[in-house]
Amino acid sequence: MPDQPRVRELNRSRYAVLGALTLGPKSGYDLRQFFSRSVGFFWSESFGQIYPILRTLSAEGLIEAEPATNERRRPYRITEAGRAALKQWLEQPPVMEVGRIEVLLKLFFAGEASPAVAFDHLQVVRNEHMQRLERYAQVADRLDTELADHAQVVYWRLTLDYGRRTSEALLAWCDAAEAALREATGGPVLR
Amino acid sequence: MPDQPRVRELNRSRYAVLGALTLGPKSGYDLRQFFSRSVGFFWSESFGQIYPILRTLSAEGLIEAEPATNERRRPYRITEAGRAALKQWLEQPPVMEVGRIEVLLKLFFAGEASPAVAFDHLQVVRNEHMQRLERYAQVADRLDTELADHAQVVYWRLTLDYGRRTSEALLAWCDAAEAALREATGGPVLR
DNA sequence: GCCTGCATGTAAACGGTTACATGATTCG
DNA sequence: CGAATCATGTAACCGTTTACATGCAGGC
Repeated sequence: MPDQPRVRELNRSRYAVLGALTLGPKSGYDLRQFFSRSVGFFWSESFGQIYPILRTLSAEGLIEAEPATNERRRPYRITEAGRAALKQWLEQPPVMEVGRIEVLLKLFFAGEASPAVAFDHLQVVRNEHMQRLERYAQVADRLDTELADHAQVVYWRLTLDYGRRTSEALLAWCDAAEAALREATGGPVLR
Repeated sequence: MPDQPRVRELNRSRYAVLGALTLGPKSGYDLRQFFSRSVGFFWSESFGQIYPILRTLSAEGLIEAEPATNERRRPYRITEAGRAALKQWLEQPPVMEVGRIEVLLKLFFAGEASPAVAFDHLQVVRNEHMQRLERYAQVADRLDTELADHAQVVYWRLTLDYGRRTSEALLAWCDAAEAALREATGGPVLR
């Protein structure tokens, strides 16, 4: 039996890069900005990943360097083979991993600390999601105006809505959680 | 300036183990079960982490091996120093990292695949969260009955509610997303 | 006595971030 | 000219999962 052909093939970062390049040629720097700006709320990549990936994808013929420009950035463009590889990955069912949520770990054991600690942590969550909702609103604006005619905008709105709905649900959760804690610890906490 | 004292100190797995041991002595095997059963929906640890951590925590005096029993499991108990270390960690503000959500990455670029792919992925999400809601309901039952008198139950309910609310929000999102896709791709998709 | 499952443990591989190195360009 | 910033790139480190190794207990 010859060499058991690795079943793995996770490498999601490779496909994240390929996907980003379907929106037009990008340099490593451009990619970093794309990941921190456009899809930052559900995906991120660091330089330490991006540049090596660009090199290997290029070696595999899935992307290729743009003809030299006089700019400092050196952009890559996705090839037909790259599009095919991306498409094949997109078609695989998504892996639904359970993320680690540090704040829940701290709340689960919050009885070991003083009661005010739980309230503080809830406040952090509230602030975080209020900020996220602000950003989502800004992005929604752009989707409705300058990007409204783009063929893929339906999908982008969809991912944005995922973020919006979870943040709203978690703000409601903060309210309920604080109420429950006030109930349990007796009266509002003064600090 | 002498030797810049490492600011890091993440090591959340250590504190997850310490926290678990506040609920009573546990062996490595017990811990694994605790992580996959009780807090599995927001935290997990593998054997590869647990056993080395038990060794180092023990060496640091934060936990200690239980006096020998004739059982096969070798449980550890948290020490006072361990409780203090845990408390100190619990009091630090939680790190609100943005998790990577693979299914959103696939949906964001779903325009590169055929339209039916997005519907399939949404179905996976729906199934996942329906299952989670079932599990949450079971756990809620136990919290209201056999565990109802435990001092920390208020915190446990709180974390459970986090899961329940997000799953409900995401089921609603699935509905909305499918409606939007039917709209955009014209009529329901038959497959 | 042998097989299956329980329980502990370790090594290797992996994916990712962080920190650092380097040069080029722009601006005061 | 010097400083700050842009852009590419690499090396080290870290946390985590996976796979494997080992031994013991209980049941056929």
